[in-house]
Amino acid sequence: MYLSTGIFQDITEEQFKKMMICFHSHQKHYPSNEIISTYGTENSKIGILLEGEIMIIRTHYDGRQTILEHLEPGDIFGEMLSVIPNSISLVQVVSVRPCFVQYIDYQCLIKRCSKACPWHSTFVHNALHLISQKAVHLSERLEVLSQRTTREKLICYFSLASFHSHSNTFQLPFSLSTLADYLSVDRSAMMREIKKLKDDHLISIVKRRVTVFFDRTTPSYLQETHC
Amino acid sequence: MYLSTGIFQDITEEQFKKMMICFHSHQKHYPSNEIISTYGTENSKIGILLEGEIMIIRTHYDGRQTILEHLEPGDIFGEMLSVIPNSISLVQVVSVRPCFVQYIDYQCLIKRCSKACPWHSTFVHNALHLISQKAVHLSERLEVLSQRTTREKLICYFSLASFHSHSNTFQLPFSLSTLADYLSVDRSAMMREIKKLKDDHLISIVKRRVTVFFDRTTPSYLQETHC
DNA sequence: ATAAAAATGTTGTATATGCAACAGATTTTT
DNA sequence: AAAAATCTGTTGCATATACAACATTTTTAT
Repeated sequence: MYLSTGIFQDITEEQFKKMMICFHSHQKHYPSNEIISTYGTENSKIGILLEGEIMIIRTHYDGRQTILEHLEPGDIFGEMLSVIPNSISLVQVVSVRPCFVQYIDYQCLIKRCSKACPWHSTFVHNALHLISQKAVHLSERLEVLSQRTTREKLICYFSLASFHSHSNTFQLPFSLSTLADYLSVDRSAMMREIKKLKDDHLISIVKRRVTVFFDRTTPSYLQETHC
Repeated sequence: MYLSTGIFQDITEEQFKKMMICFHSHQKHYPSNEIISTYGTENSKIGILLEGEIMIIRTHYDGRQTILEHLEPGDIFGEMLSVIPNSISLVQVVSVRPCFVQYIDYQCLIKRCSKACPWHSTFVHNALHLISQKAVHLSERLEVLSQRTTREKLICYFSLASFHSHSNTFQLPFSLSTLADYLSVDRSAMMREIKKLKDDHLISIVKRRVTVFFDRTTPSYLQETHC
């Protein structure tokens, strides 16, 4: 099985393997729920997620956690090209399920090696694109968080999710508890607002399947509650 | 006057000029408060801010605005390497003061030209770095917005600002009204919290000069109000 | 110098939100 | 299959917050 997305876009398995040898790269396996790395502890390595699922999590001083990124195979991570400032708080790369990670040196990525493999450009381009994508995700999260009320945050989030799935129904990528974290609101308060949205017939939630009944393009969704 | 920061890092004026000719690049001037471009209206161009100040602003359906980015000379912008999703909402690039912008084609940046100028790699590397930086800023904003209360948002923002200025005193980059927008909170509510923080002797604000009286590294700043 | 616009500072009020605490459902682990 | 852990759904309550409305100061434009 070989990936053709993310960092592997337009690069064949053959080319990738050659590059990895050229980069003196190595692979590593992690079981589920393992701390793969902690940012801040020196790391000029870039990880390429080949298989599994990774979350990048910030733990606040009070124990609260925020999901910063959600990685799938083909995604890259690493402090150097990280979208995370070397701030005070604890940032950890954690495996959500068993993972295979390929490591390369940051210098190998940005510097052109003497052999000047033609795929190197594609590789850099892909990396650029991935970082851009990451930033886009961050920006979307920002759009959600910049909503004032929980109701607006929910609607904004559901709108975006619906927009991405090209449908008015979609699967939540995580539990409602985690959604509350994602929206940075209190879970119980969020549940209350979800109930109101249901009562207003704006959404329906069955298990993790969400259906929205407002137009996701026109912003007419700022309707009042029925009271 | 020539810049040596941002996209110009490790590239001499001579090299930059040659590259710009090679790229068939052109320059443009904008007066203050001009809409330089609107995202969504096709744009494969990358802008390099040579002189002036630019803000990238999202206008919400209800007229509320959010500052997405704050650009200084040496920064780059453009939808292609933008950190902004091609979402529903209106995103505009606006000049805050008179600006000179150098335009290049995105394809020129990512594709290696036939002449294979050695500075091209540096240029790409710089672009990568700048996007990373942008993402870092977004992520910091995210850290601020993920705080639950206005008080925490303010403290988080001031901590970061203090952290960056390597001092417990720093200049606000914008007005308090704009700060409220940045924090995505109501201005009057923010003013109330600022007053409380002043009463608690945690901060002092004179004009745009902010001084913080809590340690910006240890998170002991979550102190109670005096009541 | 004057007018206009923007920013600051304040207050009252209805409501949304965080917090705590709980029971039941669901999932995961043993 | 039983036990443990997590998730869901709900409620009461104190308080933080959005919203509106206003006076005053400061900045910008003319």
